[in-house]
Amino acid sequence: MPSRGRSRARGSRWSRSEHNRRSSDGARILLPGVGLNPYEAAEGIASVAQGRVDLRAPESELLLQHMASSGTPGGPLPRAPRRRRLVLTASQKGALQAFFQENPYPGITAREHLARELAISESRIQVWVQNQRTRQLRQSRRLDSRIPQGEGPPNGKGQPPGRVPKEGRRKRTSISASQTSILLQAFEEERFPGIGMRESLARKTGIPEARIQVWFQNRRARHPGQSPSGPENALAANHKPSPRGTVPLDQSHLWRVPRSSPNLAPFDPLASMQTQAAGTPPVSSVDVVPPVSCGGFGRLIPGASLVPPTLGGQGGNAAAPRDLGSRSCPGLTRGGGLSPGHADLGLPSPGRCQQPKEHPSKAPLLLQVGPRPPPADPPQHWGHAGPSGTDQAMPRRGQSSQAVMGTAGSQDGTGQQPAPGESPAWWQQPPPPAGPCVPLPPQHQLCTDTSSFLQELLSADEMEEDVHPLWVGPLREEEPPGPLEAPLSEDDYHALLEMLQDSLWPQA
DNA sequence: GCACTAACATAATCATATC
DNA sequence: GATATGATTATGTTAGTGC
Repeated sequence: MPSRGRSRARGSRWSRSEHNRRSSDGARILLPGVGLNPYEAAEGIASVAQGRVDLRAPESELLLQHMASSGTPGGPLPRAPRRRRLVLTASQKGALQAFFQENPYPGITAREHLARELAISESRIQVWVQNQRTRQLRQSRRLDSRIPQGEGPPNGKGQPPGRVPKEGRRKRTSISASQTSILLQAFEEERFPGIGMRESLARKTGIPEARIQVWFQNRRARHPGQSPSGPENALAANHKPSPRGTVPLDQSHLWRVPRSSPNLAPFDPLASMQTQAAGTPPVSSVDVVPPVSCGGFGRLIPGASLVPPTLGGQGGNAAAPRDLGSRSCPGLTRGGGLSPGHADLGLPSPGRCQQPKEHPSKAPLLLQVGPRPPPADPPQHWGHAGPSGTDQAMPRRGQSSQAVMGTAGSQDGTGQQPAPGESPAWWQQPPPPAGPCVPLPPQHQLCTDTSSFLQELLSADEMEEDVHPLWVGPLREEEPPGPLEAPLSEDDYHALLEMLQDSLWPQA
């Protein structure tokens, strides 16, 4: 039993009830008719404008209401909005499973490495790994309860219970006094900030959203209860400026701090995945595997689950199996493309892309669609990593991962690469025999080197004018975003959507 | 409706910067 | 060494997704 584990009685969490209460006790500043506080409204609108919001989502109605200034009465949100749930593709899950099997306690370097490769933000990797450990521990306890003389942990790595390997933590984030002041003000206003508020604070402070989340967690833990005397007094009472925090961070470089200690032997999670490529089960999906070596690539937008409308409905998963190793098979179909409101595709930031040759693993951006025969010889351990013996690695019926994956390039050009002569990793494996890929009109064939198809779209004059201002500047989760841009009006947004759709699917 | 699981919460603890 | 605080852990809950 892990030494740090503790058991809490179910329902003993006062904070949850507090959390639930706070939404209706007037503590939140609600815009008239819209259950969003100013942070959330502003962020939400910006998200809509940037295509980061799925307008099919219930919460989007609030935003649209606000954008339209309808004034329709709406109740407060029951609680702070969460980050949009990430929908992992089967291949991403497979890679994560392999990664986890290799090391259930990955350090920051390994997490960031995998984050780049899978185009998932590092914080999501961290959450996934945490959840995965929970699942495995839970299952191992179930097994132990059946088999009293149980054996070791199911991960097969023999992690001694209670001894957590420290593989290299994230470099401690230095938060300046001014940043702390902003956070404290926000904390006084809202102890449980939703994703919108956190991202807004990230913009204001230049601190990555995930760090802000941790800051709030620590703050709540160490400063329970509210100051009775209001934010200003509370600020004075609570805020003891950090002795080191006198120099504000250079926000433009904050996220570029070295990711790990240089003397840490980099764990290469990819090596653990070498066998995964062949074993990637066929799934129904279309992936963009944009291995663009681009500092600004992997522009991960939190919450962008990138679930497009399914062409032909649920049964229409005419299987677009793919694997992470695929770098070929051009094409794009509607079913595998964007859905309105899912426009984030990991746009390379203009002018920041590196030469592809600098990053051998970053092959050209490719889209693949169409079925592919399942691997002839899947690795033995494939698919058994599911902690509950479920289908972690195998797609469920009709499970269209439908994701648009971007492989982010190394931000600093130092991304670890497999040594020459290593056995081919999944990203190096030759493309499978050409499957029945769906041909696309030339303008939609996106297998150009460092270009994404959005880049192509955005090269159009009108797109340049209308869209470019919305996405210039990094917006990755771990990257402090710039100031909140002016939102689009609803009409403008819909016009933009139509433009995108027309560009992608003119025949529709 | 249910199972699964990402997101998020806490408490506890570790790690690190500063004095 | 003391202190403050960021990072990580186990554990439990909430809520979105898919069957």
